[in-house]
Amino acid sequence: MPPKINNLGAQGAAGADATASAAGGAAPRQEGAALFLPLYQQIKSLLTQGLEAGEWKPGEVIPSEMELAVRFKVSQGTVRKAIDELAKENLVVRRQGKGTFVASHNDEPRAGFKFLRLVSDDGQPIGTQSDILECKRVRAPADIARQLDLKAGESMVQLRRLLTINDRPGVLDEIWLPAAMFRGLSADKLAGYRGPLYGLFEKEFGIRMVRADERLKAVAADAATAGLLKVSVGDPLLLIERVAYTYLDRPVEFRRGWYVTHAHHYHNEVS
Amino acid sequence: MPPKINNLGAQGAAGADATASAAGGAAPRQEGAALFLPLYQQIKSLLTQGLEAGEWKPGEVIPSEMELAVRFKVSQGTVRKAIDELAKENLVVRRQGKGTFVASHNDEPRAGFKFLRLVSDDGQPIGTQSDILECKRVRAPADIARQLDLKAGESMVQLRRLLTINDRPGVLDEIWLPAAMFRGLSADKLAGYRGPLYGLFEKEFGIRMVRADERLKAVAADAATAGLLKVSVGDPLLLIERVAYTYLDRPVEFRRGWYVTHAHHYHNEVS
DNA sequence: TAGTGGTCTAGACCACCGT
DNA sequence: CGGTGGTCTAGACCACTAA
Repeated sequence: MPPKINNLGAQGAAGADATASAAGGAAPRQEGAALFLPLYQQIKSLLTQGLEAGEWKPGEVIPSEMELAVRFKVSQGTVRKAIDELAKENLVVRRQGKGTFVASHNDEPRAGFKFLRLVSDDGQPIGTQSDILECKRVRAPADIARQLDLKAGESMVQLRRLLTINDRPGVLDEIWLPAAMFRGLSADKLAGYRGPLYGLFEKEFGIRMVRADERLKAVAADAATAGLLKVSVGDPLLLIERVAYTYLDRPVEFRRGWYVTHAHHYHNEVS
Repeated sequence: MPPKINNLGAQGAAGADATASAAGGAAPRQEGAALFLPLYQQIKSLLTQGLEAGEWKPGEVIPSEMELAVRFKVSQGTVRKAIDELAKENLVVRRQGKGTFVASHNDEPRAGFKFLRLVSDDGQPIGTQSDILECKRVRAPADIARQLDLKAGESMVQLRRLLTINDRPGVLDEIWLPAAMFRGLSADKLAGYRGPLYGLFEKEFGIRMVRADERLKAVAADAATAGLLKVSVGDPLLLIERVAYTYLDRPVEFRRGWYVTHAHHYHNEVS
């Protein structure tokens, strides 16, 4: 009898033997190195790979907990714990009585701009409008390439965009994307598109932004920026640099934005 | 036979009958209004009340999952789920083999300043030093009173503090606290205290900060602030207003801080 | 060795959703 | 009505910690 291996195979489907420990108590941890992962973490990882591979697309249902339990040969509770974590990370949305759906930047009727933490000082909702100023191919600057795991000089698409908030200039964004992943991205495609860019990236390029790291500073407006944002040169602006990640923690976008914070602020909850 | 009530009593101890549904499947939801809460949410709420009442103090162990299960007359799994949530909210810290402990701003050896999201641009750790400039009694301004659920004019303690980061002025803070909750807070007590203020609040006043809301803006330095922070008048500063909460979402501190972001930035992860 | 949290299972009933 | 996620239980074994 071959030794029982706890770790699941890369495929959850038939074919390969994906049997997992099973039988009563918890799975025994593997002897040697730190090859061990709890079963539910392995399931979570397999599901994430499925999302990344496009097995289920944003807005679609994934199989029910029971189906997945059968496929992966574990109990429903274990699948449940895996999905719980995916739901907490906003990769997936649960809807009682209907199923579990792949999260999307498009589905929620209003919403959109889920990564935009800008709030009106008086608490009123903000109305946004996005205008693309420029869309061109460039070679990756060294610092940006490094943060996106690219080689300096690789081909990228650079956008410049003005966000208008409640009919006044609010944010000037410079956005870098790897050209290889965004073939066909052009000013035409961007023009006349409504809603958040991340919704377009999802629909047109199959790339879903899942998470982002942001670095905030206060800076003085230079002449060019001041002109576009209709503020005075030297006025304080909130500078936000963002690296956005898809599934599997792959960085795919660098963004540098200048925010006017006269009547708005960046909101954050810390704990 | 009296109707079985699902909701737990306010006391988990003996005396009052704290029996919960039990018996096989899930608890039946209550008829009438929206009086229903899942059992584990009720347990979570009872535990939070215990924390707030000081039944277990920061750094101490809380009873084991089995003990709590017996006390509340539910299964260990239900207690577990309640504690899971408390752990995710950093109210409590689990340590395998030892027990579950009340989170504290003091315990972790180094750490401290857990709410300070300031990071050096080059990624190096920052060394901080806190100097109290002023400590006086004031009447609550209307806007601050409103955010702390106080009446305007109530007695408060106001601190002014300079945070030095890597031997250069980094942050100027103005802090307001309800005098009623911080009796005896004086410049003397603050002088010579090392470590984060929230550690002192915890130790001296039994008030643990659990969560905070922050609002960020970019502003220009005025003369007084510029002088203390050793920057030029008009230089851009990151302004952060914070409302900090204890257990049960009770707001207890208002803070307004001006941050120098020449060599540092505010870091945030958004998802 | 005993006690604690960590993982896993199996099976139950519930509330919600669509047909 | 059947299917889906949501809650709850009971009991098992595991890994870690301290006496």
